[in-house]
Amino acid sequence: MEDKEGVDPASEFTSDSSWALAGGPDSVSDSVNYFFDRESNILSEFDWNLQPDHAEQIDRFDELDRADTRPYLAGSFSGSHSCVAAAAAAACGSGSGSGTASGEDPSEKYTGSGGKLPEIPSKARKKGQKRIRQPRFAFMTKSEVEHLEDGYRWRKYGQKAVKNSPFPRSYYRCTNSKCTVKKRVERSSEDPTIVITTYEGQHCHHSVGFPRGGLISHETAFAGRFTPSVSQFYYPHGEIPASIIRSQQVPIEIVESRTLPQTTNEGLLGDIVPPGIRNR
DNA sequence: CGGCTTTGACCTGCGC
DNA sequence: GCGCAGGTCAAAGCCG
Repeated sequence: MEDKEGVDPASEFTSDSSWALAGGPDSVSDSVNYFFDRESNILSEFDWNLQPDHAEQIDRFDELDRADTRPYLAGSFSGSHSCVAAAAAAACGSGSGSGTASGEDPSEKYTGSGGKLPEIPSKARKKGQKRIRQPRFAFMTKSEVEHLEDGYRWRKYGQKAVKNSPFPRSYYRCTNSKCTVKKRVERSSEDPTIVITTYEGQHCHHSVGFPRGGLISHETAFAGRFTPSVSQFYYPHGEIPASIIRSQQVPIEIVESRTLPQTTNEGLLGDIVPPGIRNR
């Protein structure tokens, strides 16, 4: 209840919420355009460079939407944290409001099963008011630990058992009082080594830096960076072929975590930074 | 003591 | 309308 008052500078992206599928089931190209035009913000937010010529491979977004599955795009994490897939979603919005929902497209169904409008406390929200989800951005990471370091501080506010999955889903919220970003973390029921992280919203502040690796800039806060050498396909939950997973040996530098506490990565894993980026 | 996690209850939307 | 499942709240407890 503490993050509701924040004014999100990115609220201009509000119009279409949820997954980057605003184009709707019948407009694959639109989805792609949407992805690269509007989502560039959230992508850049995480410093993910998607090349337009790879956009064609994102066609499956469309199917995923219809299948009510979360789209994932193969990413480029490697090392102990091998991001195997990721997805982009619409940009931020403390949108709330009703007007912005005009777009109300199929993607809206992702608001699906329950959940409250993030920025509008249930008590304050008018009854019957359509809830609009914040844009979400998900990726799958092959990791031993669930909570991956991304440069921001998170507070866990809930945990829920997920149907058909032995692993619970954890809910986190950015500790910055003005930031409404949330994220969900869960393990794939089909491959327990895969952690599915879903970001919702866009940070309105700079990262605080990796607690174990020194301060980092906002631009490098999120290590994930797509490179042309990495296959970029979307996969619904748990559908990532093992071959794809194994192939994610992209050149991501692993920063020694020797001096870092062992809590997060059990002392085994290093922080992942994009090539060329070191601790500063 | 403040910040965080845990956890049961509650709320909400969706499908049948 | 009802039941289910996801999402959130908030009190209680833990920890540094």
